[in-house]
Amino acid sequence: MTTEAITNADKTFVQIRSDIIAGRIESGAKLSEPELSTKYGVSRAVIREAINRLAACHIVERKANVGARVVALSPQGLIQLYQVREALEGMAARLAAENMTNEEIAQLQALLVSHKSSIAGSESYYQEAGDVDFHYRIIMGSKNDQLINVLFNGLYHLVRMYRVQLGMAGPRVTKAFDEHLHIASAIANRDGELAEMLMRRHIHYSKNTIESLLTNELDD
Amino acid sequence: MTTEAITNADKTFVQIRSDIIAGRIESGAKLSEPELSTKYGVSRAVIREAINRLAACHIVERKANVGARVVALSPQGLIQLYQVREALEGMAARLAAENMTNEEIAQLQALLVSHKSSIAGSESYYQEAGDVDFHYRIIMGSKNDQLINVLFNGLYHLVRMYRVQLGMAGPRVTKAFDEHLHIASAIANRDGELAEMLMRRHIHYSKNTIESLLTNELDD
DNA sequence: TGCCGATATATTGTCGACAATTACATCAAG
DNA sequence: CTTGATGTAATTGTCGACAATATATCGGCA
Repeated sequence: MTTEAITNADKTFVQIRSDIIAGRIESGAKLSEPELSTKYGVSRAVIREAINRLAACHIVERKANVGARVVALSPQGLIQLYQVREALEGMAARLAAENMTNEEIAQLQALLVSHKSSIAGSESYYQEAGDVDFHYRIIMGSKNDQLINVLFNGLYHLVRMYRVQLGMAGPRVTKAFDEHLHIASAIANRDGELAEMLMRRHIHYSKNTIESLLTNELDD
Repeated sequence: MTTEAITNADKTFVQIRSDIIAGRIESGAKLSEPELSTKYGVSRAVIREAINRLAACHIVERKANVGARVVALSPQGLIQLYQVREALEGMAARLAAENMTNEEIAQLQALLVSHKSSIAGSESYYQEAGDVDFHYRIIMGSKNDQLINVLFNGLYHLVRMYRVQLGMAGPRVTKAFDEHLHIASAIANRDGELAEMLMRRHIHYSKNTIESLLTNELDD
């Protein structure tokens, strides 16, 4: 998915997005165009273009004649994100069971085999790349362009931002892996209904885990 | 919802979007910045800003150093849109049953009463404004910001564009109205599960109607 | 005649400056 | 001391010009 940034605005967009997701630009902060212009060493037009794309991803919000602010993170906002993911990725799993080619399914299962060995070794690998890779392939396998656009150009970076900044790096490793296995199996059997249900539960469990993490955190 | 356009780029964005949806700028056409600049009587910077927002809505697609084109309409694309709507608005109906206030529910039912009389009189009213208004209230009633954003800033204008240009103005009037009644009733009973199922079927029926319309059209 | 490369043209990307609007600070009145 | 108005400063919106890239045209060569 290496969306290579051709133009200057592209690079700046990716850079600012990365800074926001990592928390180097904190949630709720104002994005001053002159300031960013000097900071990243590009013109204001480039900054504006980048901010526009960030707004398109719902990572920042713009108000006319006022400026752009990074979206405010709230536990409730993360819950809402996961609700939408549940509906959308559930559908993606069902469509993937119907539309993926046999070859793509074989590759999906091969991916899981490689994850299994990764888990046995250093567990850290699986968390980030592996998880998104699995979900990525299923979403692409749905062959529904609208769905793909909404999830990748919209929700996924927001999810990452929440997870990084609210500090929920990696629970549920082996359990999540088992769930991945079952989903892939349902897809291989072309059982869309089951695939959807399993995917919805998979994300629902993640949501519950996060919810309990958040409430525990509030108790501290 | 009347997002009044304050800045110049806002107005131009709304204007171009309207021209695209109505088909005055035809699907697949290239959006030349100098050309639009003279056509709408504004600077190129304003046009670029407008095009960026159109891209954010997925109404146009931009390629670096090449330009923007209006998305190509395909029957299959419309089907994909309705699939996503089914998942998303189904969820919205469930959340609305949980989260709408009693007052909002009363207003929703009042809206349907007024629609009933409108149908008896001139049927034309119901098609556009009435339908979107009903769905609009339910989506807002979900109280899920992510969902609201995706549907309104993303999918709804695309749906309108498809419906206008593929010429499916108004079938299913009275039947759709009955379905609306049942959905509202389920929401009033706080039965989220039923509301979701009814909404999904409601949109699914619309999709099927459109599908058969399209295939018949191909047979001509 | 058909294909390939070089030039020319047009379009997009980027820049700095100006205009319009908003936010802030200062000061006066209650 | 709080509140309101006013003027200044800073930020965003808009513009026209220049640079970089892609497309089209034309000529040369197999």
